[in-house]
Amino acid sequence: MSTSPRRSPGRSADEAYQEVRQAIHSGELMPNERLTEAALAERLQVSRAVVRTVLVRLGQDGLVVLTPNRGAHVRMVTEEEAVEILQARTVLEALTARQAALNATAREVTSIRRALDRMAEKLDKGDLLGYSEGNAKLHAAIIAASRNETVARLIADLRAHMVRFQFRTILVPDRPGTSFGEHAAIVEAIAARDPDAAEAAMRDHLQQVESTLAKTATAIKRRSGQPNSNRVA
Amino acid sequence: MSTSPRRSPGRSADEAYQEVRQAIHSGELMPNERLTEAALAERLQVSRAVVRTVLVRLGQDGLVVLTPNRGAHVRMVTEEEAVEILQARTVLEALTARQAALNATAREVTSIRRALDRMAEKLDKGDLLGYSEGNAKLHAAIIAASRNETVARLIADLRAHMVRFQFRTILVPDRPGTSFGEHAAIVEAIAARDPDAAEAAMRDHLQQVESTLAKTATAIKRRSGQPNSNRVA
DNA sequence: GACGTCAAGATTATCAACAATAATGGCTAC
DNA sequence: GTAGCCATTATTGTTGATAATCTTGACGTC
Repeated sequence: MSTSPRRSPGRSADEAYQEVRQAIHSGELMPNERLTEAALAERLQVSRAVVRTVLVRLGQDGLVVLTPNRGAHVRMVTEEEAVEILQARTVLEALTARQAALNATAREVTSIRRALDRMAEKLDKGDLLGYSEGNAKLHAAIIAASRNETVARLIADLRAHMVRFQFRTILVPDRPGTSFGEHAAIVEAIAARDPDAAEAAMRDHLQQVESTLAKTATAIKRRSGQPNSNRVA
Repeated sequence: MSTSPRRSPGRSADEAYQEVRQAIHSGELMPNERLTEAALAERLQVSRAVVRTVLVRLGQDGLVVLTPNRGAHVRMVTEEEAVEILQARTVLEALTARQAALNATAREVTSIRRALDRMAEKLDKGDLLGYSEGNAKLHAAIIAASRNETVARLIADLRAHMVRFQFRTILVPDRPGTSFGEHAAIVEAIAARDPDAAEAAMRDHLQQVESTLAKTATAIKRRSGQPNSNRVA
C-alpha cells in the first residue's frame, strides 16, 4: 500500500509512460495502432493531461508518431529502417566490446563468462527462447562492463525500436549454433583484454545478424508480395 | 503574412520548441540555468501549456532535466560525458564515411570535394570560425551521402549535447592544420570508393579530436581547480 | 452512379482557474 | 548570534471547460 489507496491503481505520470512503453515493446500495442487520448486515459486510469505528456514523450523518442490535430499512432518501423538501426547498433556495440576489454573488472569478466555458459545450456536443451534471453543478458553484461553510460543509453533506445524483429533472426535454421560461436569469440577476446579482437568479434557477430535479417526480409517480401504483413511466420 | 496576424509573434508549439533548442545551442540559455514556465511563456509569447510540452520534449532528448515539483534547468554535460559522446560519434561517423564511400553519387562526391576546398580557403585566410563552419558542412555532406537517416539522426542528437565544447578543439595551436590533413584523407578515400579507408580515416580524425578534447579538459582542470567554470578561455 | 457539399459527431488543442508543493525571509527562543 | 519554526510568496501540477479541427455519413446535383 505504498501507492495512493484511493480509486483504482491510478498510476503516476512516469509509471504511465513506462506502462505504454512496455505495451509497445510486448506487442500489446501493435504498429500503426491508433492511440486516442480518451481510450488511453481509461486504460491507464489517469487524466487526459498525463496521457498527453506520455504521448509527447513517446513521440520524442520515436516510438509513436504524433500528427497535429489527428492524434497518435504506434510507429511502424520498416525493414529498411531496421537494417539501419542494426548497422548503428553494430558499431556502437563493437565500441562497448572494445571498452569492456579495456575496463572490465575481474568480477565483470566472470559474470560475462557465466552468461555465455547459460547460453550454452539453453542451446543444448533446444530452448530457443531461453537462448534469446541469455543472448540479451550477455550483451547487457558487456555493455555494463564498458562503463559508457552514453553509449548504453543509445543502444537501449535503438533496441526499443527493433521489437518487431527481435525473434526473426533466431528462428532461421542453424543460426543459433553459429551465433553461439560468435559470442564465444567476443567473450574470449574480452577476457584476453584484447580490445581490437573484441571489437572485431562483436562487429562480425552483428553483421551476421544484419545479413540474416536482410535475407529473411527479402524472403518474406518475395513470399507475400504485399509489404504489409507484420506477423511472424 | 503567412503566420497568424493577430497579437505579437505568437509562435506555434513546434516553433517554440525549436526556438528553445536553438537558444540552448547558441548558449543564450546556459547550462544549469533555471527555466521557469512563466518566464519562458513570456519570452516565447505562448501559453504555459505549450511551454510545458516544450520542456517535456527537451527533457526527453536530454537537453534539460526536469525535477518533479521543482521545475526544469538546462542540462550541464560534464567533460567525461563529452568524451563518451565523442566516442559514440566517432564510430557512428566512421560508419557514415564507409557508407558514403559505397553510396555517394558522383554529384555528392563533387559537393564533398567542394566543401573540403572551402575549408582550405578559410584555413589559408586564418579564418578559424569559417573553418569550423566548413568543417561542419563537410561532415554534413558526408552524412547525407551515406543515405542512412537513422544514423544521421543519432549524430545530430549527439551533436546537440556538445555545444559547450564545440570550439574548444579548434582553438588549440596547430590543430586546424593537422585537422585539414585528416579531412583530406577522408575525402580522398570516399572519392576512391574505398569504404575501409574512409572508415579508418574518419575514425582517426575523430579520435584526434577526442584526445585533444581530453587534453584540454585536464589542462583546464589543472589550471582552475574548480570543475565548475564553463567559460571558454 | 459518382462527385461534391454540408451537417453531426468525435477527437485533439488551448486556456484559465484552482490545488499542491517547494523556496524564501522574518521572527522567536535559546 | 544562531538555529529552528512559521507564514508568505513563487512555482509547478491538475482539472475541467471551451475552442478548433478532423472524420463520417447523408443528401442533393450532375
